[in-house]
Amino acid sequence: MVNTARSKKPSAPSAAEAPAATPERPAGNGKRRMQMTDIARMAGVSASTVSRALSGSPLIPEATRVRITELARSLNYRVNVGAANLRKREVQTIGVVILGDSMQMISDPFLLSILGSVADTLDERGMSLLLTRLKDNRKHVLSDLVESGQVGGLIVIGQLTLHDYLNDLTRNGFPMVVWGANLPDALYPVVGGDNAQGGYLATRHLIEHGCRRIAFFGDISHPEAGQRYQGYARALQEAGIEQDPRLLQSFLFGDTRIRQVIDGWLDQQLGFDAIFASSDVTAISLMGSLNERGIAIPSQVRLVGYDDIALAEHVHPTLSTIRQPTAEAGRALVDLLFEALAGQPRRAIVLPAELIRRESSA
Amino acid sequence: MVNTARSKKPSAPSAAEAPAATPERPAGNGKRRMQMTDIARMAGVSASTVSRALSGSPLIPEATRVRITELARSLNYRVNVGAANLRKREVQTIGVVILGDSMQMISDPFLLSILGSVADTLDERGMSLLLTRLKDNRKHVLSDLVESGQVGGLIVIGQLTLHDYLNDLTRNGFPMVVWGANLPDALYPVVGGDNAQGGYLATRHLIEHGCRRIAFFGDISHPEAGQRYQGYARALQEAGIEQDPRLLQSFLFGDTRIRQVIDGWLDQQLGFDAIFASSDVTAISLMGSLNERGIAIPSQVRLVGYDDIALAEHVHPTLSTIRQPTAEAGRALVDLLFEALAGQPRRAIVLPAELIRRESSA
DNA sequence: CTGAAAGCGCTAACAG
DNA sequence: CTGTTAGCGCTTTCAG
Repeated sequence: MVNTARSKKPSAPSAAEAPAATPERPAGNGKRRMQMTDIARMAGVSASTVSRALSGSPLIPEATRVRITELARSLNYRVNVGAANLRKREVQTIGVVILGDSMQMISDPFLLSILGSVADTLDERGMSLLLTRLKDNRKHVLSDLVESGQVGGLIVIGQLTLHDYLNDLTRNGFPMVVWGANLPDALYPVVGGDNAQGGYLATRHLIEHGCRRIAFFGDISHPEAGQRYQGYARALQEAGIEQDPRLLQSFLFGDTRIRQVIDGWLDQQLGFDAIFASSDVTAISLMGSLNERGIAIPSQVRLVGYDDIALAEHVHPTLSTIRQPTAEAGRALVDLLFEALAGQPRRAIVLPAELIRRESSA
Repeated sequence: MVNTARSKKPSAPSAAEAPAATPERPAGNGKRRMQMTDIARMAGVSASTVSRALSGSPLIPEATRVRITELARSLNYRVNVGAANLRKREVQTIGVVILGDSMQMISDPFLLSILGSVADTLDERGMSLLLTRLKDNRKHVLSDLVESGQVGGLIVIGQLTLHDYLNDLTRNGFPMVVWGANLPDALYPVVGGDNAQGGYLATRHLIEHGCRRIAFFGDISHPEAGQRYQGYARALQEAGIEQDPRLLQSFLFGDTRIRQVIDGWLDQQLGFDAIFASSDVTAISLMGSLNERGIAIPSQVRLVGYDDIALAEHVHPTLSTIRQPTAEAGRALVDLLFEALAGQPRRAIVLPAELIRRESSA
């Protein structure tokens, strides 16, 4: 598709530019890409020596190593990682697969934080990141990426309905780690927040502020939200508050039916004095709907979100939420994947949930 | 680093699982990864035939092609793309580089939309996406990615201070396309929104609603914001409104000095009746600060953002903004990159800006 | 310490 | 239509 032997681009006749200095490439570059034998010839050594020098082999004396390294970088030469990998039978690339929840790629800034954190961690360890979005029914893409040798392992973000499939893959020694809920029967390495604890903290916090009728917004068929709901339920139970099934709302960010819920509140059909939303975007969306109908936060309805996205402290009122440590998340995911690749036994990491108290629940 | 010859993972002794069906991998897989010669032997043909069959060569009769294809997929075999690429001297991977503006990877959902759109487009064309975040001074990473043969070309998101460097690269035939402002002296192919038009539309819209003192929030040292500012200035000029330099504020999303500006408004030190913010996250952040001080939107201050992120229509009041067509953006970026790779002359694509009228400016 | 030689897994001439 | 052969650019024994 994309030819590696770079064709010299005919400069657009429109822009008459002074040819200026060419800092990144030696002048007179023509057809073929520089390769190791070229460096070898110019340095008067064999390709083996160049290879060893560039990879910092202790066999090569300091002086030669420096000389060759300098030469290489002055010519802007880099080892062809594809060829090197083929020979070494390894890959420097990890695949990150984002399960396409539904609409656009990622509607939630929180996922982006995780992605950024994974990207940084992989970068630190000298690995590359191949990003793939997984649509509904194309789950075979997961094994394709590994079987085709494109990546050495996979970081799967979001487990959704794939839980059983992920278990199957793991039984076959598939190199993978998952961000999501730590389900009791999971066989795959998994990293996730302490959703049950997060749900519990948020709900207890609301109860402590005198709330008795606390609505839960989240799709509990999604494992993470389900665990948050369990924490919610436990907090209610501990406080001796009976659950009202009408207070469980599965509508999420962007769902127009949120309006109907708010209308129900106004009609007194559905009384509630607090909302715990399973994501900050949903919470902010709810804030909009409540504001629109003149329902005051926190005086009439208290609100707690989840994730602590950057925007949470910039809306008004500032949004109380459960923080998930995204920087640690990336590190944990990469750590566990490397453990799996090294054949170490499966492990799960549950990251702590922290309640961030802000105005929306004060 | 990551060995391709997958080690059979010792099953964790903790979880005693029924061995269940192994859908993705044939039973008894052991040491070596399946390769083309294996398929060839099992099919009783040569590797060449397998290669041709799997790549859909017209030389191979339908029957054989089907037989080999079936066999391959029943064994869950995939062609090793690294080896194939080495032989074919091409790459199936495009690098996407996100310039790390400052703090976290991407604080802005808008960039994510672009990334998603690029990912989808590349996927449609059978290419992979290698994601890299570029920190401050490590610009050599750009050429490394290409010179090392990891990617066939680069999509650079955000140009920032790299404009001159990007021009230098382009002079040397570097395969690259940029998302950003279409600067007059740019030599690289570039895709971007019509920032001047967007700034103009937003400002004129505010003027039409009777606003005379319109503040601009954005860092005009950033080329895109700079062009939006020019559109803003033109609209003011056309309306015969004199610019007030105090109304140009470079504070962005998350900057605590935004508060000071609002305080200045309250003190009557700084009078303004509208704000045009160069991103929706900044606008939403401003909304929070204004609300906090009891300044009503839109009655006291009208507000228009930029980008039309998903949240914009879910805040209260709903946020007027300038929409940038992100789905087209991804397609345009990939198109232009492929053109550059094919040696076609440099082209720039400017995507239309559309005013979305919502409550914040009504 | 260094070079020659072999070969990673695949594809593309070139002959049949 | 198919097989044989060579070799993509690199690393690594194995001899010196």
